[in-house]
Amino acid sequence: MTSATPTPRRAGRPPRSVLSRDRITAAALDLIAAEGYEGLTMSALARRLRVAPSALYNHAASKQEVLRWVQDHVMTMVDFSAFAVEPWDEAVRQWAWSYREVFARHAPLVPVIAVMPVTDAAETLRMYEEVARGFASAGWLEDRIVPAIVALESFIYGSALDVAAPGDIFDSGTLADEFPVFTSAVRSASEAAGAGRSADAAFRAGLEGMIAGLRQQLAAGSS
Amino acid sequence: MTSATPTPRRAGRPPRSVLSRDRITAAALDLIAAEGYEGLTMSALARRLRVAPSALYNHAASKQEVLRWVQDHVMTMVDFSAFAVEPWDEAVRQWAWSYREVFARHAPLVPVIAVMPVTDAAETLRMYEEVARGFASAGWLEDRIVPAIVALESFIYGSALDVAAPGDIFDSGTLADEFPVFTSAVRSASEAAGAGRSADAAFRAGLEGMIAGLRQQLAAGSS
DNA sequence: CCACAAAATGAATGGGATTCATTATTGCGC
DNA sequence: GCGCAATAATGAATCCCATTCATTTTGTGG
Repeated sequence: MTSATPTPRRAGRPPRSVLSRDRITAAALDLIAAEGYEGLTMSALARRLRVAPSALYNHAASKQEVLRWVQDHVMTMVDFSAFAVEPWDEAVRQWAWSYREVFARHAPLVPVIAVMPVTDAAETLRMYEEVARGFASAGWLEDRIVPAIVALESFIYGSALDVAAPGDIFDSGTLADEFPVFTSAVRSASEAAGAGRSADAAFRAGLEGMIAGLRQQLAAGSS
Repeated sequence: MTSATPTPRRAGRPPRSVLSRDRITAAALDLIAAEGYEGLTMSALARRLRVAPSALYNHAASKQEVLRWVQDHVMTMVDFSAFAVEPWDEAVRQWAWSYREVFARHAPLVPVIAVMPVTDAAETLRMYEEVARGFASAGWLEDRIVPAIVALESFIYGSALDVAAPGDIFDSGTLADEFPVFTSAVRSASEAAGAGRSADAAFRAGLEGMIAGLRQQLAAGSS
């Protein structure tokens, strides 16, 4: 019978490789799900993989690189299937909501993405390809596609951070009297939002605005 | 005559207080200007203030709190004066460009802001008050003002991160062949952008779209 | 079959934020 | 004026984290 607590691995290259990009990425995602991003340390990751921390550096050059792998994997959770079947407006709408939802749960990745070159982030590229295809089919001029996508993404990333914010972020506290117009607007908005996340109202307003505004640009460009 | 290298301060409370929120904030901004955000450590900050690192903790509960002070100060660099004199569209346009420009130079603050309650961030509240006032004058319904501002801000924050990104972020490298539509769109956009920052084209597209789209909502709401 | 690359261990290293015991000074309540 | 708590410094220590290095072992291409 096999021992319940297996003898610790001796130093030296193991017969069959223990680590790989995929296994590290999967373990990182597990860890994030269990402990959040504060819990994602190289030590904790190594522990979960039953490996010494230094072993990770035979596969990843840095923690940043691990984060990039995680980011690319998280991108697969974004649903962009609507671009194949829905009209442009509706496809953008569904994609954007899904995109924001996913990164709201992975807010700490947002600053990582912003700086991350897309090179060898295959899943991320897969999404961009499909989205760009959807824009082209809808009649967008080629040189306007990327700016439009980047604009939408910027809004989505900012909104994902917003979801992570505490609900009472606009509570002006003791200074309320000095800022009556804003204070009143905040109260009014939170009453209107009711039970729903107030971040949703802002996202809806901005997204519908941007879709409408971009559609105008589409029409203007193709005339 | 006074010594060129003053004798180091002895332990114990000094005759006149050396530190204060304002002095710490100013030193942090100096440090950031000189060394960037990587250089902003509690040790470096203390060194610049000629003080032991632990002294900082008599004034700030944490580095996060120092960052919040910096954030509130940086907000004073955003120009929102247009709301007092320009029509709504133009005021939003000028404010948004200024806002993005400022936070592009302070990108590491963006994730801080997102989580930061506005309570006792007086400068930040001052800006919100004026912006909300501008929206109200333009005829916005009270409960739509905050969502609209949040939507614009989300876009601005995302765009500020985008400015910090490397120019060749969309270089798909060896995978280019697999993603022809996107690759071609990237090339086309970068040619169209020419010398200007390509982030500017995206920001312009998104901002003009959002202004146009929000204006529609304004009209619909007030009918 | 051998040399070298790859992949593990375990023991540093260095740098960060933060805490704590200690000390000196101020400003208050009497 | 005096004593005493609060304030605001020092310097040493703590803990955590990412990363590096010497060492060991195993797989593999020539």
